Amino acid sequence: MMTVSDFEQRRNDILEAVIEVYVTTASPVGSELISRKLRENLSPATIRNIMAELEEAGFLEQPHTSAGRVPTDRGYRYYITSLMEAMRLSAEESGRLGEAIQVLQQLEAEAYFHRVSDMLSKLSGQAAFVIAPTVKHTTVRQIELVPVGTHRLLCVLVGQEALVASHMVEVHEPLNRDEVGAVAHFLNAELVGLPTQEWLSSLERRLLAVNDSLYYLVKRSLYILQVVLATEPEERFFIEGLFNLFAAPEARRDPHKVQQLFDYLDAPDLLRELIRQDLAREGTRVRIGQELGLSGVEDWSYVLSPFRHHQAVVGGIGVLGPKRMDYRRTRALTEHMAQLVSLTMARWEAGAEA
Amino acid sequence: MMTVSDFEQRRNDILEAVIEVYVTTASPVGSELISRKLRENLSPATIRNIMAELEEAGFLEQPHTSAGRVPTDRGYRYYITSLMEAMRLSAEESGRLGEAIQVLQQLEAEAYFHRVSDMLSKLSGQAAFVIAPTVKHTTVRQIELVPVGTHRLLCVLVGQEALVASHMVEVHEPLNRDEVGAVAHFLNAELVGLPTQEWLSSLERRLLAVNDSLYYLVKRSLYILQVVLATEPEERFFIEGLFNLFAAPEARRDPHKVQQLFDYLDAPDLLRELIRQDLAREGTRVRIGQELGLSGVEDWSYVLSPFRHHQAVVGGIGVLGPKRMDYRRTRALTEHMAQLVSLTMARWEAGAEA
DNA sequence: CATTAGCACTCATGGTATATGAGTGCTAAC
DNA sequence: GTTAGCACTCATATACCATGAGTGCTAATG
Repeated sequence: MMTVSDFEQRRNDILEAVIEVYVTTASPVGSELISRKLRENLSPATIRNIMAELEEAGFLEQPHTSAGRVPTDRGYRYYITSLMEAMRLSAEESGRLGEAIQVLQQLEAEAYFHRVSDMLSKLSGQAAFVIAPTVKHTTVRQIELVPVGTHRLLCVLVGQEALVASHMVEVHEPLNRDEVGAVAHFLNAELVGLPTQEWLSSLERRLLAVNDSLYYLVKRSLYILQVVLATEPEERFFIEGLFNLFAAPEARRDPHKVQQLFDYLDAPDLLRELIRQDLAREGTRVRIGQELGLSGVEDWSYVLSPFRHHQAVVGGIGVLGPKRMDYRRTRALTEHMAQLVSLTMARWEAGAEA
Repeated sequence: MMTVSDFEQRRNDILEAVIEVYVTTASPVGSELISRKLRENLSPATIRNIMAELEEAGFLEQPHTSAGRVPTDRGYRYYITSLMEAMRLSAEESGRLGEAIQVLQQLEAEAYFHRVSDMLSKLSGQAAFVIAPTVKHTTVRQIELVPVGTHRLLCVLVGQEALVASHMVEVHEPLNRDEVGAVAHFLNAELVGLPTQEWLSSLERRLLAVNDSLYYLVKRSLYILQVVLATEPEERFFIEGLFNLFAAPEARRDPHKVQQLFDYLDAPDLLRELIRQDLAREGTRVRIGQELGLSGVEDWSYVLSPFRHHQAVVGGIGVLGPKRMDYRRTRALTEHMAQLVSLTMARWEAGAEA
């Protein structure tokens, strides 16, 4: 006699087994394989009955009558939210990752995030991305102006953590060395410690006090900052290991699918916007196939973990790959990396030594 | 009666026609197609005779007996060096490119080169790369040190043109603000205008004069520069549009070939080293298939044009794609872009306004 | 004597028919 | 409730053949 929960339990075990096998073989899974894989000594016939139920319930489907079963998006969803238990990385692996990050965090932010996404891409064997904050989200420590030729200035903003932005500004009227020095001094005195969002309004307010003796300085400063802030993006998007996406068997069968994904990645307001929104929610987020809400990329998924600084979410790191991916390992990796990045943020603030 | 040169001429015309057709169709070219394409009213039979000669001579080959002909590496080589006449971009197109560059050259160097290779990649429909100089190859205009936390310094080097390098340096003993200022002042006074290659030896020489009152400064400066110069690469390698390489029919047939190419691109000392060497020679250089000298990438080619500053070659820009590529257009594009980049170098130096 | 029409020949490609077998659902026995 | 047995389905593989694009050779042509 079986209890209801035994019943449930077995359905779950079988769904889990199907998914895990499918993820590695990439071809529909039959009842016999599962029968052998599960140690419960159930005959293929029994498995078939349960698989039929799972299909009824919308967790599995058959490509055609005489084929094995393949998980549906709903199947993956249920697996991920209810079945899949967290995976811990081996002490050995997590040690290696920690050391690698240790080395990387000596770089400045851009190089760091670049290498971090490269690292996650290699670990997961998929494409990996990072959404990172820019100086716009911090208060700036220092502003440097370096004249380059007669009509150009390099403006370097050094923010909190290891964030740096450098932008060229073309000025219509040439500046001599003293003027540049004066502008730089003014900018630092006036703006350091102030959130970048308030910079322009603060300077504009000063500009209204027309008889300010610094009118000229303010005006030039304002122009420079307008250019710099317009050029600097809201956040940086790094993505590495894109060509891993061609390696999946499903991509080989139809390379056009990869192309479509690439098209979405190029546009900043579709996939990236979705990722940005998912960041707002707490915790790791998995988007599977249709859940991306974009037509043409139903065969892809991503796993995304936010990283934090002072509790607040400041960015995210994730893996992008075929829907048929090893979510267990991918989530473990992504979360672990996100945690390491969070640690880096703290370390950067402390300015500590290794 | 035909003269010998008529004879030669016709062979050349046919080789050229075969290559041009093959490049667009990607399938072996038969005699009838050529007969119709050439306006000389030669029958397919005659064409066949000449094609047989061309095969004899090693310029063409047949995949199998009953197929048309395909150019060999030698065929391409002869076509490129002796047959192919230079192509001029249309005034309209070259105008567009000029305007686009105009906009880009307002960026600082890294962003500029990045966008330039992106541009060439889109124009050519292939992958495009840039080898760009770094601050190591210029004299530095200014050196900035910004303390970040207690144990870290951001060191920004602003070189000639729009070259910028910023690197984090971890210092074991904390520096207070005054010390940082002193070091920065010392560095600027001592090193600006001096080629970076001489920096370390110059400082080391000073260090030997032990009773120098600035001993402490020199020592700290030396350490900082050692880290910065070790971190800064000799040159930057940008490559964009890699996924275009999957689009070629030959790549679809065997995606493994693309993988092999990627492997070579990852290693800095094989393909990139070859490109670096090719830069040393004057003028545009084309490497076809086996000429790359690397096994596994016989189906790929690149076209590379150096760009100059004050006559000297300071970098290069190129296109990487399947051996079966439109060399005529690719070379025209690459050379044109190289010229535009050379102009940018001059413009940057002048520091001029748009 | 270069050119070309004619023709037999080759061989990759594509289509059709058939065989195979993995996997299924159902039924009846355990 | 489980499962052995079995008929059934259908994608895939294999064999076979027809097609036709393209060839090289030969002999006729101007």
